Amino acid sequence: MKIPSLGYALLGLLHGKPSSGYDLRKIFSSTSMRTYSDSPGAIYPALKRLQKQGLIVGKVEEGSGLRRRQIFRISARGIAELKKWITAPVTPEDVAAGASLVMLRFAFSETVAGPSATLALLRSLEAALTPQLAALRTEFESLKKIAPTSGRLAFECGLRGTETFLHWTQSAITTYEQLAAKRGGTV
Amino acid sequence: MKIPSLGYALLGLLHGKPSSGYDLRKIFSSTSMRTYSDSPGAIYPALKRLQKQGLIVGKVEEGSGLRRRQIFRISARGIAELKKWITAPVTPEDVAAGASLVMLRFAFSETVAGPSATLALLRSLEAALTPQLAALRTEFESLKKIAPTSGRLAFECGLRGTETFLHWTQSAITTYEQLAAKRGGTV
DNA sequence: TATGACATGTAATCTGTTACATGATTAG
DNA sequence: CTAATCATGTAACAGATTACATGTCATA
Repeated sequence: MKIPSLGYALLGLLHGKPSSGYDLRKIFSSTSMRTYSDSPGAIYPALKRLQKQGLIVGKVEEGSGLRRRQIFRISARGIAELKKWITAPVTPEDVAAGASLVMLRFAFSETVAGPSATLALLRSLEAALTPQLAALRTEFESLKKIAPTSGRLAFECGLRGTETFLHWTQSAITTYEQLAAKRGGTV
Repeated sequence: MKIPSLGYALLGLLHGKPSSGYDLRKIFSSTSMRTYSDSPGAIYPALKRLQKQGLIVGKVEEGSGLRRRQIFRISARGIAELKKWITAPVTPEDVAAGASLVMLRFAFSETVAGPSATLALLRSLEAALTPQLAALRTEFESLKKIAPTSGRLAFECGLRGTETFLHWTQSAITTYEQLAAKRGGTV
């Protein structure tokens, strides 16, 4: 069972709230999830695929007149698939591909898999990010001598972005550890 | 004439140095340009398309035995197309789509279009990035109250990344302004 | 002489983009 | 009544992924 990133985005949103295709399109076009296409040609076929895979269930609303409006909700299998995706360890490939997919997993992790799974995800991310950053620094050292100014600066941009990402990860870990301590303390 | 991002990456690399498909694949797989696929199923068809569009020219090497090895070099039209792409103003959509495409343009800008075009690109980037960051901050303020911890932190990650990107842009502008002053001073 | 790196390509499949099409409901 | 918005979809096309296929050259 292979699911493209749009599929996971839809599953995560439907886990939060059952919605129609139109609702989901509005979320993509109006919020910071603009990275995902809001075109009907992407979303409706994607929903159809997820339904065929048994990960979501659609039900046509009947109450409000003749207006056909189909509300989708996530199924038990869909939740299981989503949880599996979120709790998988973060690989070097994941971080090399950029932050966005990992952040999508993280954004859903607390409500789908709970705070302890979220903390595990963050620790896995830190473990993947640390050697990546070291490798980038090494590559930068050897590049510094030969590349033109713009090439060197472009690399530095990626380097700074990765540093920021790692710092964010560490501060998020601290946040979740404090939350865990508080929960532990009140038991 | 529409060219996908892989096409521009290939054009930029060929502008730097005439290369075979295999050479280009090695660059993608071994350097920090891993974001682009190194699969033959992507690169060879892309090269064929660029050649059909008259943007690159391929010539089969004859010197070294029977080993067929085709070297591609960029054509005058290809250089014009590349320059047009690099020097176009940075739109809000460009920055919303993420840093990678803009950075690809920047990485090639100095050798393809010269230092003054590079500085113009950076200023255009700063102009697009500044309102985008303000919009993200506004959205964050309204999100802070309602979202769960993980959703809030995920948004904050994007925010910090954009801040870092803007800071980098400003420091790069300074670098190029100093270069320009030095060149101007020695004339 | 067999293995692995060099070098190029094709075919099936999947997904997303673009553009179009349909019809219901609401506001002016 | 008509225009805009709500709501859903389809069809043609482009591009990437994956897997396969082919053959050369160097070296152990």
